[in-house]
Amino acid sequence: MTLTDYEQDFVLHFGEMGSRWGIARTVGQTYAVLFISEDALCADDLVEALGVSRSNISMSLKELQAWSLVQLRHKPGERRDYFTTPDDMWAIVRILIEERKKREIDPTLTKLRELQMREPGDENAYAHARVGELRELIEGMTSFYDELNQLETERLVALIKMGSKLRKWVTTTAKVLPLKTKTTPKG
Amino acid sequence: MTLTDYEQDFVLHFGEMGSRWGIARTVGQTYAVLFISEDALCADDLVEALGVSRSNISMSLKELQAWSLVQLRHKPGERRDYFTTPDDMWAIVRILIEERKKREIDPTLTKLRELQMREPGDENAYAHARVGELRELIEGMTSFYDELNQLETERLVALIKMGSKLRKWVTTTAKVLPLKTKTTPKG
DNA sequence: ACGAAGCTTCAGAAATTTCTGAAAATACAG
DNA sequence: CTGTATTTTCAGAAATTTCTGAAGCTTCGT
Repeated sequence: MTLTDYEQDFVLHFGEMGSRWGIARTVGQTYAVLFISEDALCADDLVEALGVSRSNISMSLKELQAWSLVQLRHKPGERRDYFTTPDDMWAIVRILIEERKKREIDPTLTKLRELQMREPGDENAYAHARVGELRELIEGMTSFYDELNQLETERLVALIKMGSKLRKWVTTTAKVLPLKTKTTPKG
Repeated sequence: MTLTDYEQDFVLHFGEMGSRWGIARTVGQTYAVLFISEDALCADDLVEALGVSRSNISMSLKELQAWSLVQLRHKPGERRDYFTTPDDMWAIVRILIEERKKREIDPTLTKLRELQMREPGDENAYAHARVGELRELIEGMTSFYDELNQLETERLVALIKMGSKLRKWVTTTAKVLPLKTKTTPKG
């Protein structure tokens, strides 16, 4: 398992981006290697390809499995575990978005709802209103996401490829605007 | 500048979520305080409210300004800088998405395109194909995002509120599917 | 039951990120 | 120009995250 220069380049990029994506470098690199690898690989292949410790690979694979981003395979007659990435890219996209939503949105939504339940005194009137606005916004966006997420991949791809048609449709369909412009004076 | 319990709760949550959102704790807290504060605040207000160092606040504000998430204000006769958050929530959402795209997507897209330009030897045939798939996917999604982003806020809100109408429209409109199912054997 | 192959765990080492305090820059009034 | 109010910078301290090596599992063949 030696990577070509081309592969190296790809893999190192994923490692560097890792921190921006909220994953550890090795996790990103591990995923990258599996992603561009035609065959399933075992842990030792990854150790060799990336030059990191066995335990690091073990933990990285565990994390990737928890995210459903890699799948465990078994080769007949082989004792070790082999790993691949799902080959359907759209499945990967769905997983990534779902996972980010779970970690980055849902806890906040829960907290906002909890705050909304409380009886705010006069002191908190403004804060309470702001929390309400934010909650509504996030709720709107997540239900839109849920809508899209219910589309089968075929139709989702069709929608995404649709380009300006969507804009035209919205423009003609959404004529009546239930528009509430809140003015919140500041400073 | 003492925060009420209600406000504290909100602010601390934003601080904790900070790490998941790829921002430092103080940056998250600083934003949160400004977000729920009716009036513009100065740096010292924030120091007092959060109990962190002045320099930390200075750096956090700088970062938030770089992201266009807070705005500088001046009070007449006052010498210090005062800060607020934009009160249009949708502006905030647009900024956040744009900024994340810039940091998390664009560099990867650039790298993928660069890799696509190279002449891959036989060794890299599979990797090259995978890179191509990924690039196409990301390009498709970013142009879809660009579409949505061109909508004025009114229409965007209308679209988001449209619920199942969108799904119906896609289902009827996108009958002819230019479907290419790639089978990539593994393992 | 024993040993070899392979996987996981975890304490602490290494690396990275965040935060502070002191010093330096900037802006302004008199 | 001098002194004061304010913001910025930055070296290193503190905190956090990531990674390693050693030890300990688990599984399987003999």
